[in-house]
Amino acid sequence: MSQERDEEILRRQRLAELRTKGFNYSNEFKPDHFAADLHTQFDDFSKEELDENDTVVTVCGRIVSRRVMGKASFITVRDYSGEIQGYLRQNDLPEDQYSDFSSLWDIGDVVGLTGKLFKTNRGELSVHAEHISLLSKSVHPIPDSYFGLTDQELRYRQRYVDLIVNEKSREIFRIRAKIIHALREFLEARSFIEVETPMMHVIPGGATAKPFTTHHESLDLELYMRVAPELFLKRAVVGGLERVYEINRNFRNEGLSTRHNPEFTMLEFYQTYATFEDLMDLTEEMLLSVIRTCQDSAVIEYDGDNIDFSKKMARVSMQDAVAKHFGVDSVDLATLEGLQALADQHDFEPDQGHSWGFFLNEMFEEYVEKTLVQPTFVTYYPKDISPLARLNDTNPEITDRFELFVAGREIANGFSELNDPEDQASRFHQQVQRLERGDDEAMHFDHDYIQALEYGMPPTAGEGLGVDRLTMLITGSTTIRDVLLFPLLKPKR
RNA sequence: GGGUCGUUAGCUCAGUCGGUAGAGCACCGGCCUUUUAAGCCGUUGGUCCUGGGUUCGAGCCCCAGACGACCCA
Repeated sequence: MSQERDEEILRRQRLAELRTKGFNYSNEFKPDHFAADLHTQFDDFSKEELDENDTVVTVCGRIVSRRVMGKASFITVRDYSGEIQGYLRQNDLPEDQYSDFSSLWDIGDVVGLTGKLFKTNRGELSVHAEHISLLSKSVHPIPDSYFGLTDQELRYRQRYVDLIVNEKSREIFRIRAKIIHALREFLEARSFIEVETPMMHVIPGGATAKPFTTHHESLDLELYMRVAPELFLKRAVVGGLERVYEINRNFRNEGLSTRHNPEFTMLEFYQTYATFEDLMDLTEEMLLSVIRTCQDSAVIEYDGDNIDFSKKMARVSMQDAVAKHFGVDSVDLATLEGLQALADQHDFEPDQGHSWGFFLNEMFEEYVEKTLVQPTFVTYYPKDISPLARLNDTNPEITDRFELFVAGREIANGFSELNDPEDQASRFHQQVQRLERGDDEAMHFDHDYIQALEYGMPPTAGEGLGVDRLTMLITGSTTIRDVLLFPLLKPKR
């Protein structure tokens, strides 16, 4: 019999005995203070002041550690806000409560205690318990509080244990919530309204990505989990919701990596009478504002780099970025032949279609992307890889589009929207040709979307921003799994 | 998909040349009524990821697999 079983059996026996004494996972207990509030309110009081004050409080939380000294004990109780120490003294507790505590309660149990605030000889604010209650029992031992839980796999598979043990994990999810809240505040302040659009699509669209499929039983209908909300948000814009945004999940049927989870959270927003350049300005402001709500400095330390969000961010066309990287004249890269010559010099072979746009993009992704550590807007994406973006007025091979790169990673993607229904229809046709050639990431033809554009969409710019990747940056996480509460893992066999 | 590394007590980790499986913490018992990773004393606890193989003998060597981490595509 292993110790794990032994300890679990012991705890189950204790639970059984507690039940015979009337314990029933009561739902009646009400705390009147959070731990952190007690510290802010009373940490500055002296031992004597507290003794005179006679402040009685009730707190609840999980016992995370215990120091037993015979007929008196200290316990550390942790709630949502922080930790507070409880002092349990046999003489000061009602009949049996202390013996129940010392023989039937365990580290990990959820308890409530009422008592007077005081300071120990060492100056720690504590609750001198007059009454204690067991509220919920942990029949599993919780991992060592000093060393924590470092086993990555266990941390993700049993996130609840990770959260119980590791303050760093709890902090990441608090920051994540702050980021999302800050994004909403920023957009609401600029008259954007939040909407929700379908997660299940009859026609997948809005991004070049392989969708998940599912099935509606009673309609006997094949459905796709959305890869992006884009086409629905723009239908809303056509309808007159001139500034809309959605923060929600997208689903993409691709592999797992430190940067990819099959479901991930995107912010998408659309603003009429704005251009992609306006959105770059807005993005700079928005990111700075979000970061400032999470930390004082506008500089983020990430993976050994200091990334400054307070400066005007660089803007460079994709063609110029590639040219600059190789130290060649950008004009030489304006043709497929020019790109081919450069690629040949570096033994680079593209694996996608051999049009100028694909070729340029592949060279950019291969060589340049990872070098963009400081925030950089890469602009004027080729038409071929931008089927929903408006063509540039002077060069029909490129679009009025940008992506923002930080720490070598794509954070945001925005463009002036293609609102010409005839142009959009021809772009869809090109996508369908790719589908027919077996590219399962290509888009489908969406007739209803074309019809929506035919009603006239105001000139609009829109953007998508990866909330998980932004959270990774701000929390210094190098893997997306650290910023997702429950990342997808292969089931353990 | 390819490569590298990892998987040993509940947790964090050692484990020499292939020769009976180790530590700290936790747990259990004893002492202890203001402790701070409380302390002191004494115990207990193992599918060494799984399955094969080599060997008199495998945590260690070989093969296959699972899961994870990192790098690459």
